[in-house]
Amino acid sequence: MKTSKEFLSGTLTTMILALLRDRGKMYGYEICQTTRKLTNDEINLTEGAIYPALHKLEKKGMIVSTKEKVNGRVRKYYAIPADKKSVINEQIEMLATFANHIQSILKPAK
Amino acid sequence: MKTSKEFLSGTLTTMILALLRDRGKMYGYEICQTTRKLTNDEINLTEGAIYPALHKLEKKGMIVSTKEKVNGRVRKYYAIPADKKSVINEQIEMLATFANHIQSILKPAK
DNA sequence: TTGTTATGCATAATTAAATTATGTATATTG
DNA sequence: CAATATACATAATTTAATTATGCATAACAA
Repeated sequence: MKTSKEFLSGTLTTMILALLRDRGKMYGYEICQTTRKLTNDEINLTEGAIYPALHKLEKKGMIVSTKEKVNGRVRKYYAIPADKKSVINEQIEMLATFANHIQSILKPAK
Repeated sequence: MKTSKEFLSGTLTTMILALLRDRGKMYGYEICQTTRKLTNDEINLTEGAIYPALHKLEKKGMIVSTKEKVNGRVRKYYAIPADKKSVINEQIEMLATFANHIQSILKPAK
């Protein structure tokens, strides 16, 4: 049985960036939980997907991290640096367009 | 620079099935061209992607092929067998839902 | 007539990206 | 005191796409 997980590939990093854009700063675990809530548990980001994705984005300079100790546990917050905002907005716009294209292909032909 | 190609992964086979559902039968090259037209050249399926995907779908029994000679060239038409239609409809519906989720995540938070 | 573009299929090698399976560690709840 | 939730991380495997070819015919242009 196909799960929505299988459609995730490629869109993951852009969705992370979209969440960070809207919410300012977030940590990995929070991104997973938020995505789950926003999609009624249909998109379930796993740790094996989210953390490597975050590390890769940071290496590319698209996000920056700061560590904070909250309730005895360390959280690693990520945020979008000012100089990347416009590039990231373009990228998000592209994924939105892509999602539109998917929708139009999936709709029964007129 | 990110291209829409990078968002394709995972959605490819379902989009192929959606096109076949609407148009009855299609051949590989035609699927590429049609997708290009439907998306204003933004989604450009390559042969390296489409043919392995079609072969895999056929091996799984999701589509069946018939060869026809048209204008001196052989075309391999693919179609959805009757007993797979409902499964495929479900799968298409799931991708549509997924695309909706993407859209809602990409939209700036309320 | 001959080179280029379009049509049409196919596959091998490489790269990219996710899944699955772990591992560590602390806090909370039963 | 055990189980669950929080929070990060990575290694091994699998999956799937990209890139690069290859073959072959038709149509068109120079």
